[in-house]
Amino acid sequence: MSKGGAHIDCCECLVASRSVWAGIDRPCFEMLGKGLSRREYGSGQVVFLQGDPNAGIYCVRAGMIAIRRTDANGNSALLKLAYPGDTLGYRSFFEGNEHRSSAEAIGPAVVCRVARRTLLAAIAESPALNRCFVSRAVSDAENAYNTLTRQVALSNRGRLCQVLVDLTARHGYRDDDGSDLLHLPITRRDLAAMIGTRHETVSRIMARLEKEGLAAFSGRMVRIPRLDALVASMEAELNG
Amino acid sequence: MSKGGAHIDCCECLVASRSVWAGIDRPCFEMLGKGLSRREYGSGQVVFLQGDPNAGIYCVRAGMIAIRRTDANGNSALLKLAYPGDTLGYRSFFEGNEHRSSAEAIGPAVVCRVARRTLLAAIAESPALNRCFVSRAVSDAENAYNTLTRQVALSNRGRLCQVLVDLTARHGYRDDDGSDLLHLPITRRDLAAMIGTRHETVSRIMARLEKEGLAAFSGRMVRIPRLDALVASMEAELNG
DNA sequence: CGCCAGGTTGATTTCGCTCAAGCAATGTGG
DNA sequence: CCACATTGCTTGAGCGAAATCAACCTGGCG
Repeated sequence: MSKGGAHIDCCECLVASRSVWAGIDRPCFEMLGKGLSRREYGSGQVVFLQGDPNAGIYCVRAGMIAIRRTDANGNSALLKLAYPGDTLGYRSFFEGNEHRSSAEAIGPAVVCRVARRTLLAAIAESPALNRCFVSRAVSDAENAYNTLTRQVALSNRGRLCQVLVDLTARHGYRDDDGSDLLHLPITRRDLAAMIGTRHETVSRIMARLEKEGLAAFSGRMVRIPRLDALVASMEAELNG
Repeated sequence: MSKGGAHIDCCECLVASRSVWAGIDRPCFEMLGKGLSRREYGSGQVVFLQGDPNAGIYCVRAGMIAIRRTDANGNSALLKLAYPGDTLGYRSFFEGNEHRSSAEAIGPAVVCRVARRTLLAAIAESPALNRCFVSRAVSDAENAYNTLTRQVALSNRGRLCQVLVDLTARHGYRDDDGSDLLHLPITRRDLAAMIGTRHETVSRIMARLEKEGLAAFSGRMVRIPRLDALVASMEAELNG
């Protein structure tokens, strides 16, 4: 748990190249480095909580972070999973209010934080940085609308298929026989929270998919014999 | 249907003050004015179609614009309603790809368009403009996530209540007896498309709300005796 | 006048939520 | 090392919500 001391250099951070910071210049990086602190998180540890005041923005360096939103009652939805290079907390930073969602490490993770003041100063000086945030915010909004659309258009079954396909894109690997293998990075409860249903329903849908031969589940391991078949079955839902 | 000729001045446009353009300086406005065209639309006319290449961004001057997304099959979801001052098409502008949704006038409307080249030039010169787009994109993403959360947490009934409350905030007015009156700006089919259900279900939910005394429907007119009761009934859903 | 889009209503079935029980793996305190 | 709690997962029964299919009404409009 090493609080960032004198010098952490974003230039040398591999993930920076695919983060919101990609494309900004060296002096700007120097500046950011001064307000930077880095922390390691254990599984389940909280990076920030919904309702906390914004203390800057966070950049995932390693591991996985779950972004959750909890409503008045305590029902929580898993809005998205953040991976190395992703930036967190920038929305409440720009809107100047408290965090609207919580961030929690799934497994060990490393996250850097750029202090609020530092970032404000850096933005004032670097138009490029501003442009970075525009595209970041735009693609985030795009993402949210995509999720929203499929939430509206698909049944629970279809949504689970979609999530499986997405997870395969990131976590899957090819088996010798040509099927895709996937180690689920999250519990079934969280899968349920992603598609807005109960974990029991997820279980049942999995059983159904298995019966249909579209996927086989064994603990956290998933075998998808033909990914295209899974996609097709999902799209079939749209066409009646 | 007057194509914008020599000079349309954004400075004199009342809606500009509450649009994404608020806070930019005069020279920048001048610049934008050169690439500006204005058009009037009749009810149902299309501003741009999903799949069209991006030709710039649009600013609603008068009327209402529906933003729809249509999936492979033709099922369309109504993502949001845009009002004067709202900016459209900026996402595909910044991501450099085709429009991901369609914009269609609901009733007569006037929309200005800033040509792609002009905007690119203006952005290069004005950091302030960049900042405007950051906050625009951020609040748009925020909005999408809010909608998403309530889509997950609420039943169809709850979602319809929420939409009614939202519409009342914008279109409602107080009756002498203290109840809120609302003229629905959209068809029941579109209401259904907003909450992700069928128009029959909307009809039935309305009947139910009427029976419960929470709202009275007569054609497009809605009378809500006690708005707080409607809100309460919606929130009750979250708590069990 | 007939057509059509928008709306309502009914009958039937499918889906998914709720409550509940049970199982396996893991951890924990005595 | 065992008894016990906890967590993650599965499965069943019952029920309510909503999708689907379909009939029918209404007002506007050619």
